[in-house]
Amino acid sequence: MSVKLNTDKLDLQIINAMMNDAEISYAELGKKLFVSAGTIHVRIKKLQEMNIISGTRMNVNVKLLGYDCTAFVGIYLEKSSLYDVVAKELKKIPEIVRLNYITGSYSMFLEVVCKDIAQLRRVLHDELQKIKGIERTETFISLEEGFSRTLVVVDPE
Amino acid sequence: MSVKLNTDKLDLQIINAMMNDAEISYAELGKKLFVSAGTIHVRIKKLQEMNIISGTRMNVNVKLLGYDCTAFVGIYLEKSSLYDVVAKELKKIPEIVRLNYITGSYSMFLEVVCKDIAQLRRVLHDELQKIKGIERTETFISLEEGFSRTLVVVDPE
DNA sequence: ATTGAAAGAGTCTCAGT
DNA sequence: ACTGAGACTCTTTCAAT
Repeated sequence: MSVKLNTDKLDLQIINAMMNDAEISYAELGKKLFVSAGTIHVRIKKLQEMNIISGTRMNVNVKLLGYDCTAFVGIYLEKSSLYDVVAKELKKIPEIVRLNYITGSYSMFLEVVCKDIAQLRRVLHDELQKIKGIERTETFISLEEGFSRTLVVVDPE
Repeated sequence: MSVKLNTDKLDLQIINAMMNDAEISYAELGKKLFVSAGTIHVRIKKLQEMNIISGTRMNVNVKLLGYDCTAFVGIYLEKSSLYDVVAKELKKIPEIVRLNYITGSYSMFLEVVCKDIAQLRRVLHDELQKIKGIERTETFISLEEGFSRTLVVVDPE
């Protein structure tokens, strides 16, 4: 069950705004949403206490820092019971920025960010294949990112 | 080529810190990195001008708002030349938060965030299959997110 | 719950080094 | 290029509604 029942339209408007730009001031956001800065403040405090929102992150263009190579990796495990022990090993590899357990052909699915193909090869061959329990992997190199955006959260219909 | 040559160790330390927590004050970050708040400020301004960093986003736990269903979707296109027209249609579907062009079996790869399986079915069946040029799709539903983290950017070795 | 104003904290600018 | 201090803006608190 969700805590959605305790959030109203104003909360969702604040969330959608701050999800895309957390630098907007309470005064400016309040003006947009026709309430005072104080109201924005108490709502944000409430949403933080409900763990719906938590901190902010700076957007970084890692491409400009030389990280030009994103790949997705599907993992076949020898046994499903090896999930946790393999996940623990994968977490040690800094180039892996995300791990999901999924349905379908693969047991696990990774997102990997590297500087170049050479580094990706090192991660796949030297690091991944070394982990006990991984049967084989399938790699999809991202040629280009079409788009990436935040979800727009809406009320239940 | 990257603009990496114009960034030093201090820049990277600032980036790594603010990528994870953009709310830290310049004074506090300066203390950690043994420089003044003013220096943090000019470095951040420089990084913004270089387009390496750009704005901040609030972290939102969309699960608590009822968005409990993440899926990855591989797309087979009838012809590769249909990339752009199909991408344009996909961008109109708000549940699709990310699109990548990739190597391998699929032409495109999507990340979709929905409230439940019923909404995912609607997106896949009613929206996706309706788009001209999509031959077929393959869906991987995320059962659980193992982890998700920001990349740690480092100097060239 | 929301407001408006005062107190506190952070950002931004700039002259000096 | 970095620092420290002053000006400015934003967050936070709170009494009143």
